[in-house]
Amino acid sequence: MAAEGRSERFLKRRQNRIERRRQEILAAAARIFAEKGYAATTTREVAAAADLAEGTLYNYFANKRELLLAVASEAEAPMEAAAMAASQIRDRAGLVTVVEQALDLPAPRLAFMRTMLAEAWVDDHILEEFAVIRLGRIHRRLTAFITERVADGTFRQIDPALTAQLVIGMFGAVLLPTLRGATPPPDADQRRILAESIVGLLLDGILTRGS
Amino acid sequence: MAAEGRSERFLKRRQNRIERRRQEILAAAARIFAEKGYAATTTREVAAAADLAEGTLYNYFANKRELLLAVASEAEAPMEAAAMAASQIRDRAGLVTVVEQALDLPAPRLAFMRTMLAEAWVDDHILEEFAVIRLGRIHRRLTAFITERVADGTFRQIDPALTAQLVIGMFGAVLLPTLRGATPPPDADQRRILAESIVGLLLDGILTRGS
Amino acid sequence: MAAEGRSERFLKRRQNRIERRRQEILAAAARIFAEKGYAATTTREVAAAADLAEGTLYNYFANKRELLLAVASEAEAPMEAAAMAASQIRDRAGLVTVVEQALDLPAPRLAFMRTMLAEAWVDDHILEEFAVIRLGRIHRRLTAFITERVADGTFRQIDPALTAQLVIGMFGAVLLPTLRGATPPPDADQRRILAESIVGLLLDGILTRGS
Amino acid sequence: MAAEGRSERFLKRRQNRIERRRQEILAAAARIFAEKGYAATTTREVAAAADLAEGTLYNYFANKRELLLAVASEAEAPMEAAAMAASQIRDRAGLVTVVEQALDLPAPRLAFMRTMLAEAWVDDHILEEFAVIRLGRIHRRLTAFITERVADGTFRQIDPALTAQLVIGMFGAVLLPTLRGATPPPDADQRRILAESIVGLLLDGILTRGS
DNA sequence: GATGAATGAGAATTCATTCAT
DNA sequence: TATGAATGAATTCTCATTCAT
Repeated sequence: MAAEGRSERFLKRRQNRIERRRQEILAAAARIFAEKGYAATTTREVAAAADLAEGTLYNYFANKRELLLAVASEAEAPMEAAAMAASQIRDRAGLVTVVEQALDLPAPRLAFMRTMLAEAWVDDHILEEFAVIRLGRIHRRLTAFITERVADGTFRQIDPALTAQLVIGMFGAVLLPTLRGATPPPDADQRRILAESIVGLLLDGILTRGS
Repeated sequence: MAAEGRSERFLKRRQNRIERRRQEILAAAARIFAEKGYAATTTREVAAAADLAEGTLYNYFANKRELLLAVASEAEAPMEAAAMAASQIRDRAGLVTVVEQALDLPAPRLAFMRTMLAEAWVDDHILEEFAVIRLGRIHRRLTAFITERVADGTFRQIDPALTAQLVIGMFGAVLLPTLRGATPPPDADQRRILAESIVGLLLDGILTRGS
Repeated sequence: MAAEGRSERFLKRRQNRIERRRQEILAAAARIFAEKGYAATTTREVAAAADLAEGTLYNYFANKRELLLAVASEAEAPMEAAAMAASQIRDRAGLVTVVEQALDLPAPRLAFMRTMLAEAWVDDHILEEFAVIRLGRIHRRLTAFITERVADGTFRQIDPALTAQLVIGMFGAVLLPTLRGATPPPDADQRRILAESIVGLLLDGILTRGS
Repeated sequence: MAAEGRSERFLKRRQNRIERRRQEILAAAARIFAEKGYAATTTREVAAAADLAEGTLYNYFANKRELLLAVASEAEAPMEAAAMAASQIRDRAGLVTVVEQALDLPAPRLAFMRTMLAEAWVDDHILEEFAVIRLGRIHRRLTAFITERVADGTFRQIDPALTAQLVIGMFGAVLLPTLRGATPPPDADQRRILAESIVGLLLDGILTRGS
């Protein structure tokens, strides 16, 4: 029984080591895929970045494509949590806070998301599996939220689905440069300013009141 | 001199023939690049699609990358013409018309744009040389337009550059699925509805007036 | 028309060159496959033996397996012509001559046959496609021949199919060492001696007459 | 001494265990080598078939090739025992019985023989070390037997060595399909029929007596 | 002895590019 | 100019073998 206990511990330790290794590989792969794109990345580069022999990759992933899929499935949609929280909001300040949070990209996931978006642009399966499903979830949340507000008279009579789509587009315009790696992620101050501008534009429009 | 005239004509005809061929190759390349991505496309496929021998490609383009750059440089941003026209607008109907035009994607150029965007996501040179320049032009136009309107009191005191960015994001949300090839381009009716919604949201916001 | 004539000639010449090349590759492949077996042979070796770059192989054969199949399909079964001729024979001398011919292995085809037999031993498709079909043809011929002779009283009441099988086995015992490359092909004298022994054994058995 | 006795017993038990394991591995290896050929078999497959970790194989065999050699050396030629018994025969019935026994392939050894033959076809060392030696032993026995019979007048004046070779060929024709795995081993009835046919053909030939 | 992750040389195959015709 | 066979470096993936546990 002591022996069993020991071998169990060994097994668990090994499992942990393997899982850690897997994550290292995924992180390395995401970084390089994000930089050069999936097709232009060689397994040799990934292995080197993960500090592994080439062959070792294949102990963890059946082939290059599986590696891509694993990377894609690790990418969490931004704004997701925020979209969840949205339905709780009533007042303007609460809305600003939620938008602000939605703009806080999880830094270590940037490469994963950049990879996923690049491939979704070209690979129907990844588009379906990840972009459509995840963005779809967010879109439905937003639409529901807007529909409620229209019902309770807070919002004008607008098309909720289209409005939700346009809102997502605004986020995109703000986040895309960061995802692309062109600009650093906005810091807390910038996020607040952006959030207030977005909320302002969204709620009030750009016309001078009374015009 | 007659002989010279003739050979000039011959030269010009040849030039035309060559130019036409070049365009055919570009169109074929754009189509395939758009479908599978640049890196995953083989010169053989491009040659086949352009109905050429592989070697012949190299009479028109020095190498595969030049072909990509040529494709990217032929990609016209949508909204470009529209942004140019923006400064002429005063009334709401005019704005709707301009937005409507901006949503009219030049169908034969779809593949060029899709390719350009895909590679700009991954290729710094293309990002700088093509995407940034084009979007930058649009962004500056929009910013200038908004600045004027703020100055003349039509628009509220908003940040013109950020607002321009958010507006571009709205267009993105609407046009991206089509660019990606996921949805067919909106027809005239859909464009009008979209334009009115966008303009409405943009000018009036979503809050019930007086709330 | 002169131009057409010329380009036709060019085309034909090119076709010839290609066909010749193909044959060279097949010969080289057969030689090496025969020596080391299909699975143990590398495409690099085949290319080197055919004096080609590795990639060039793939202009002629889609992959290594196609190369094997092509080699196998070039292998003619020995004894095939002889088996065809067998039905014409009546007298003993004629039979000896036919057996003699059947023992005359087409030297340049040795490597092809050795390859084919090795793979048929392990590869069901090749076994079916080549060994079973070809040997089957020979076996049926022999069976038919023996059946006739039994019918006309020349041969005893024996099982024609089994006898045909045993006859093929005798040929095998004589030819296999050569096919394997262990012994040089029998020369004309040896063939005659072998043929007479085989025919003698076959017709008369080994018992002293009257015993 | 008691302690020594005990450790001796332990040692012997361990030896037995190891030897048993070795045999299991050989059987598994033979099975897979026979199916797909040596070169196309991976050590991983062998390990899996023997229900072992890959690395454990190397505690029993220095490398893959040693495994093959061990498999080959375990291949018993059929007919071997029968050939030994041959010299005891005098009457026809005895001969039939011996031939019958020679046709009784040792089923669990089929894979070993199939592997050995396949590799002997391609591997000179295996051909020499195993096939030639085994078949040579049989061939010498048969030749000696025939020589005696010729000497005592039972058999006609025939070439004993060549006749022995042809007889081996007959066995080959009958046994090869089974070795290849194309047909199930002949059952007892079939063996008797085959044996009688072979002996009949061999002793009496196929000619009608007196023709 | 047993395990199986790690290794890296080497295999098949692809593909941008060249060049003789 | 047009062709497409030839090239060979580069790529993905496999697998015999080793070795720390």
